Amino acid sequence: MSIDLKPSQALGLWHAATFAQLQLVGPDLTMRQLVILLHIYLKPPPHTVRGLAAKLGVTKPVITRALDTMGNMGLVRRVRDERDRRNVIIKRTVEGALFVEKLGDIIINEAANLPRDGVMP
Amino acid sequence: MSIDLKPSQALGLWHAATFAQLQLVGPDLTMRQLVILLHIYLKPPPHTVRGLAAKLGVTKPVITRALDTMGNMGLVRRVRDERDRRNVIIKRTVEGALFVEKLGDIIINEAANLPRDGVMP
DNA sequence: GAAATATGGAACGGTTCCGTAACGAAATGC
DNA sequence: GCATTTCGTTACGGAACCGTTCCATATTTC
Repeated sequence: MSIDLKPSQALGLWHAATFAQLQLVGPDLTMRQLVILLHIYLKPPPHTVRGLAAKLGVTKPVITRALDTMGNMGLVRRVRDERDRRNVIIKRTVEGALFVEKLGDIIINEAANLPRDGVMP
Repeated sequence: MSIDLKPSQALGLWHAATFAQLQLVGPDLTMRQLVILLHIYLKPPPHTVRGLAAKLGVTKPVITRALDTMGNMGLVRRVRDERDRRNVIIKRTVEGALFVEKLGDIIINEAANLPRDGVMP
């Protein structure tokens, strides 16, 4: 266990960081896509379409389309698995790593600038 | 200042909590709509369409449509301002307060269950 | 080899969102 | 009183997402 958050702190952080991320990303990244992206960058590889769909509880086309979108943004990359050529391995990119790092910075910064716990006026 | 997060903690929290929220909400609530909802419930009233649009840096139709969607979900309520009948005051609802509280619980819970800081395997 | 199975992707119809532009209603200024 | 401004909403065309279904390719099984 690490972090103990008060309700107003948790929601304040969520509000501030989500808002800051929207300013950076624009409305072009769904919450689902964000979860998929974070999963790819935080969980140990290899990542396949089927695996991601199972882990995240969505259908395969959701993953395929998310990879299309984020691939066009340069955030991820598809590579055929040569061991089993039915599979597609999703690889990280330098641009994607920078992007995720930026998201982390936003969260950290908003957490640091959070007002002390207290009730809302 | 309150909370000091390490990068892997920040991103891990974001991933886990966003994922948990998706399970609860479904893909039917945009990040924008979530920010609007949190603003209404965290910032002091009164809230108007114009005010929200200015604060969040979006156009007025975005607010109108978000209020339609969240109004149908019972999360917010529109009330005409009788002092200036051009205005619409956005009011909170019991259902909305419960919903926001649930989001807060998710974040707090995920923060508490966060693994200690360290590099990913 | 032939049949059954697994994987990722494409196609379809429906829904929602976005931004721009226009609109009606209400208040303000002269 | 009448023009102007302000506020929220609606209309429109375009784009993206969703779930279901179907398909091509590749692998495994017999």
